[in-house]
Amino acid sequence: MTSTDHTRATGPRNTRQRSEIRRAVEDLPTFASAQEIHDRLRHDGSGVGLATVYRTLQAMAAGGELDAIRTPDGQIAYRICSPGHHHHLICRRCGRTVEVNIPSLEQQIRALAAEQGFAQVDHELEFFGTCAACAG
Amino acid sequence: MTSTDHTRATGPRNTRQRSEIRRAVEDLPTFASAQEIHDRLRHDGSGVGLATVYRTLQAMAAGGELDAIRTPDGQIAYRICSPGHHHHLICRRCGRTVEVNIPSLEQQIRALAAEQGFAQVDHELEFFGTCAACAG
DNA sequence: CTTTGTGCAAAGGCTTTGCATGCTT
DNA sequence: AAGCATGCAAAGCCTTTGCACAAAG
Repeated sequence: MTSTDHTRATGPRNTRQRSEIRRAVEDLPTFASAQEIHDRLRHDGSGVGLATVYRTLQAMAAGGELDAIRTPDGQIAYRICSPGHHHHLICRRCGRTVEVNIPSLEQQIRALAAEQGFAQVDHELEFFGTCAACAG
Repeated sequence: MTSTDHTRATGPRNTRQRSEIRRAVEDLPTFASAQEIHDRLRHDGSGVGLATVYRTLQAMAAGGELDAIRTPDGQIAYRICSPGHHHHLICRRCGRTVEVNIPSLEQQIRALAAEQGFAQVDHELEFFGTCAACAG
């Protein structure tokens, strides 16, 4: 090669849409679906397209910037979370979310996997309930 | 009321389709989606309709006759399981399934719910991995 | 200038539903 | 005879994809 080096990993480009989506996600009070996030953006005057929201959220989740969960009715919901592995306790009514760590579970899973001869065991565990405020 | 008593709960009717679906489900080697079960039935000569399969599986799951899980890609899969609460360790490749009990988890969930003031906390936990046979 | 991101609309996949007909009870 | 179950096709929903255009590096 002669002059320019095109081999470096550059990461995603900084577009207006990406910034807007990131900000929207940072402002999220609870887990929200791509469509809900899109609605918020539109409501706030952004002209970002739905497909872009889907693509960007997907990319951010893949990059670990975002947590993605599957709600009981099958939608994917996103939210910014603390780093590291954890689970969520989510209020079905208001969406209030508590992050939960269950170290003993992780241990048991490793034991279980070994015992059964399974490898690359993924687990996804979320809790859905009704919080005190909403039950009251 | 004068003569006939129509207040008794009678349960679902005994139709040919329902029997066929039940038998198909009993023969399932692994969790299978409504469409897969429908395919099997058609393949075995049954003319049962897809909508009926969906409706029947849904009803059976609601009635506790069947376990329903949501696969990582969002489909619903059904299978006959042992009674009582348990989870599954499922091979992504071949579908081999191991039933798993994690009593300590159930305890922790109760504790967690109490501690956070949440009620009616549901949890759904399934494990997806690669079994020894498929990894080999 | 090259490459990636965006928008729009169309397509896709799974699931549900409306309605007329058939079968159970 | 009365009412739930079935079939078919259409509709629904969420999500992904194709393609032309705009923007970033």
